[in-house]
Amino acid sequence: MTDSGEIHERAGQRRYSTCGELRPEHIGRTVTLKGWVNRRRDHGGLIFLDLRDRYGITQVVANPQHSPESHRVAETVRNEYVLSVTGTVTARPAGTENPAMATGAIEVQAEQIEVLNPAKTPPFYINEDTEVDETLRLEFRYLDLRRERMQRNLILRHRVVKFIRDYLDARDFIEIETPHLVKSTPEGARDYVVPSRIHPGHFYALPQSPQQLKQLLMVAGMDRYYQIARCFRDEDQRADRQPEFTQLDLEMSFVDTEDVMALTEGLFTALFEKLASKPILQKPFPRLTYAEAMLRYGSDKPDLRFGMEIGDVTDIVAQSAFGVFANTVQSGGVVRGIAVPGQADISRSQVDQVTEQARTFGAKGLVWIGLQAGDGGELTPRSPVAKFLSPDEIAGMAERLGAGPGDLMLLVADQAPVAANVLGRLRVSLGHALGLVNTGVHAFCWITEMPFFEWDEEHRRWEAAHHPFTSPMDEDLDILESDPGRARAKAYDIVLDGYELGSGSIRIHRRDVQNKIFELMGYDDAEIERRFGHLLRAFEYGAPPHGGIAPGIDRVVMILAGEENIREVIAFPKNQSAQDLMLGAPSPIDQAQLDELHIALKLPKPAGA
RNA sequence: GGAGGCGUGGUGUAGUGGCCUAACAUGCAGCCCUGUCAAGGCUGAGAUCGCGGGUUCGAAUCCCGUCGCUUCCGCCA
Repeated sequence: MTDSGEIHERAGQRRYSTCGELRPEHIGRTVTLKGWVNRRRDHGGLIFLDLRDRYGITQVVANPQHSPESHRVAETVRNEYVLSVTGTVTARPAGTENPAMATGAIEVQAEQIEVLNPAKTPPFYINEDTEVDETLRLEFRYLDLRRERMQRNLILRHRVVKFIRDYLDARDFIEIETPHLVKSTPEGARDYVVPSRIHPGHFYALPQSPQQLKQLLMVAGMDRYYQIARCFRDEDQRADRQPEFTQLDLEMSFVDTEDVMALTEGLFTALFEKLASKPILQKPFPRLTYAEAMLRYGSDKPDLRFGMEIGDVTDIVAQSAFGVFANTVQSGGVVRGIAVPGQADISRSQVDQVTEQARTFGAKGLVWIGLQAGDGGELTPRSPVAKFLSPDEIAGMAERLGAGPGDLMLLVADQAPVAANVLGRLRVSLGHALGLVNTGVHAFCWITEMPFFEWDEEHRRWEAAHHPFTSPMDEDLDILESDPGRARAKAYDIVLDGYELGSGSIRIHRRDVQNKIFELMGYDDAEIERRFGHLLRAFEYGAPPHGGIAPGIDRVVMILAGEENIREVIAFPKNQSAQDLMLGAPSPIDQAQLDELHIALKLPKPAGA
């Protein structure tokens, strides 16, 4: 911005310099800087002021001999005062340059300092990157956002979104806004609802995603649509989940899975090569079927930045003298395990900890076997159950899991989904605890052939695993009814560093097929018409085959920023109780407002009443 | 709904039954200081240890309850 020596000029604004742009080529110029006092160093005579804005920090010198008036003002200013400083850009005296600062070769000799606004002492440090209680940060978010870390994150977020827009624009996508006041769809997440004043007793819902609307845009012939879409879900929070969040929602006509995946992969590859500080581990992105991911990683969002893959040893121990293994296999279960490198000599208390962890993940127990190198090079097992296992069984398991001398084997015997889940979580937990995760790279992967249905134990029925508009795989059409648990969908998830970035699918575009799916899910005709009539009707008027995906923008930016919490990349996030601590939302509304909306409150009794 | 962690001057921490009349750093206020950049020096103010109850001769510390924040599980078509 300053390569030409020209000072940045903003349209419609009086000319002044930012605190990040002055360089030696500007020496001799008279400039005006506007910004916040980052620090003041008062030497009695000289006073140094570090003036800060979004662009950087510039040192201002108030010299009583040069300008007694500005020195007098500089004595009164404090941190976070807003100043307008006019002065001359000068070279710093030899030996006092600061190479750590972008503007460290120069300084501005103040000729006039105007206090545009004084400031109270802030409740936490703005000029230091120290941990501060998040409640306080959120309450004073406008001060928190002044801090360098948050400025960096929000600027990064802007660049990500800008990149995405440019990338998709260059590929014939158009951005279309869809409404925020839409119709409630009770399946899936809970809706945030908005009462209608004009229609007493009727409510809008805020969209959980623009899913149906973007499909209707395909019917409308928009061909390629995207939106940086705000989505709302009234569910409990996590470090990577907020009640309102932003998705890159996109949809394409006349495509199959490969087209959507290629577009998405191209976008993320280009985006990360432009904006990430770490390389992508594998290009093209590895693909795993859902079944394979569950088997090898015990998760549908595997972190491929480290190994420690799960191995299945069911066949090896099916006839074992160790009853837990043999009985589990007998009753249709599996025995699977992971090898933990270098942990053969794990302490008893550590084993107890890991076992307890496994229990919280749903395991009945955890078998551990430390493999110590014997004198003759053979493996000596160290385990409370070693006496029940034959040397062949132990050697076989070690080979299957890739465990060698010095390693620890952890084994779970249970039904396959439980064993996968427990080991998948142990893998992640231990991988991080033992520093096995290569945090110097980003690892993308695709999960394909997702299951079509999921059994909903609570409602005793089959639910769409992705959403009910997803197309089944052609080869599984005939088992949809006979064996719904085995049917697969034309759905794919994109996964990054162990986070699910987004899900996509090829949609159903024919009314008869969509109807069939709703019927399989247990809806009768009246209910189908009431809930989805608009979509089904649209399908009768020439709906093209179409599909898309919706990666989470917040998660992408979070990972790019190296943050572990989504709140760090959202300007005004909610806390875990879904409150905005700065605005004080949600809040009660007056009786007059309630009356106008025809709403009577039925509040829970206060505790203890 | 459930489980864990945390809660001590403005901020970040230490203190885990008596040495606490609560420490350290930073910030804040005042004074000194003309080349600092986390400036430096001196002085000072600032905490009913989240709240309530209990155990004890004695509680920041132990117990019970409660509130707040947070992480995870459930939940998130």
